[in-house]
Amino acid sequence: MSGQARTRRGWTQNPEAVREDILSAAISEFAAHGLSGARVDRIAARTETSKRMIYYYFGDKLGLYSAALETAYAEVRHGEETLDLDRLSPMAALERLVAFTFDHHRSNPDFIRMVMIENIHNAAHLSNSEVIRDLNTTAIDRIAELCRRGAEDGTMRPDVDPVALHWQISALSFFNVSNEPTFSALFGEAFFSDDMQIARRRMVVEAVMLSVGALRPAAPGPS
Amino acid sequence: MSGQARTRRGWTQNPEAVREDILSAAISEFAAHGLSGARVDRIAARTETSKRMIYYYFGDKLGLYSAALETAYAEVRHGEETLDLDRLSPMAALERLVAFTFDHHRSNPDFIRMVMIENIHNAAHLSNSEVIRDLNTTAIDRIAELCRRGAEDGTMRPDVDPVALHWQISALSFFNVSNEPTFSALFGEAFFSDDMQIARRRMVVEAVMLSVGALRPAAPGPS
DNA sequence: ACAAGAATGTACTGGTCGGTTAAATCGCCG
DNA sequence: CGGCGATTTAACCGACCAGTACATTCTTGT
Repeated sequence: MSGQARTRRGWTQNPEAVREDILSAAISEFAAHGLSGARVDRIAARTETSKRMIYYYFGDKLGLYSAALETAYAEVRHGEETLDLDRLSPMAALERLVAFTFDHHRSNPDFIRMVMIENIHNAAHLSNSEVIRDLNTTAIDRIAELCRRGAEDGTMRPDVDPVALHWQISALSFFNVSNEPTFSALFGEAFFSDDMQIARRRMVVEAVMLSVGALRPAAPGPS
Repeated sequence: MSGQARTRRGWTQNPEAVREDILSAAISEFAAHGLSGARVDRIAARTETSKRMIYYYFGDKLGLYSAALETAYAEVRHGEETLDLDRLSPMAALERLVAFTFDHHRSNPDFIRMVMIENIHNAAHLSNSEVIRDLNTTAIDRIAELCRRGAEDGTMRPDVDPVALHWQISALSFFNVSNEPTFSALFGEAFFSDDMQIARRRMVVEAVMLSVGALRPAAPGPS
């Protein structure tokens, strides 16, 4: 009867796997073509299953898009969890965080593109997902703790805003991937070679470190 | 014969004006909905004229899109020409350039969105336009000159790469607009209030100034 | 083993939307 | 003023594509 492995199930009819299969195909397709540019038939074609299943599990195109967006966020944010910064000194931790973020963004272009697309749509779908909001809150908490420690031991300015810091790190890391096509069309592809990326990562790390530093050269502004 | 005003022509049948009318409507529509999300009928509706005219002047949707992209670039880059930096000291000029770019991006959201969309499409249409390439080359020239002067009088590091500097300025100014929707959905809209924008502009200016500065605190990196 | 429901395949449809056809109108030149 | 090319209008078409109807197969509880 139950003879063989009932560990889960071995062969046909595995809903979870089907869902994941669809989501992964959906992320590729949406990332490549945008919300309205994406074709449900094309997503189905990339799948082991059929178009019918997409509607069965996700209702409609928008439902699929929302689920794909959530999945993309979850994957990327979970990838950040490996990093543990508490063991490092504040500045070393910051350096590590920035370099990691820079690389992590670069190795997840589909996520970047999903976020770009969501921005085109004014974050209408993101707003409905408290899952995603939670994911990001913890990201901020991590930085806030880092700032606290840095202020405490005097290596960072005490007035650094964690959200602003996160913003700055994101901006530089995100733009590097999001605007590569236009930028390299205008200024040459060499700018995105591996060597150049290493140089730019150093530049980005340095820029962030300098802007939180307690010790600075004279203030630049007038007045 | 030529009796009245032949200044141009006063009433019906003014091809240039029609073209411009269409382009302006197209930029709004494409910026709002993306290339495939944009509806030609909707563009026509925003126009004084009809859909047929769009095809008459621009051939097809893609031709219209390309023209709209070029126009958006031209408008924004021409807006930058007012700025003359040669009269200022290098660092003052840089400060002015960064602050201006930050504001200018913010006041041209449609342009930003067009570029986002073009990036989604891997800059496929931008690549065909040497008009746009020219516009951007002069932008780089301006910065290169600035770097040269800065290196000469010792206020800037001599090894600053003009393209990299342009990249950094663009990244911070661009992201501020492009990712406002998702960022404010995740971290609160207050982050984009006018007050906060002023604070962030200061932060951006400062970050850029620091990273080109000849005088620095101890280098952050290891090794 | 069998009913009941969950999961899946096939074939189709109705609306949407980029693009077109054919004819009218305008302005200019002789 | 008459004809010719540039411009404009209105109605239309055909492909594409999100979503569905319906039949079928698998899984599980009893």
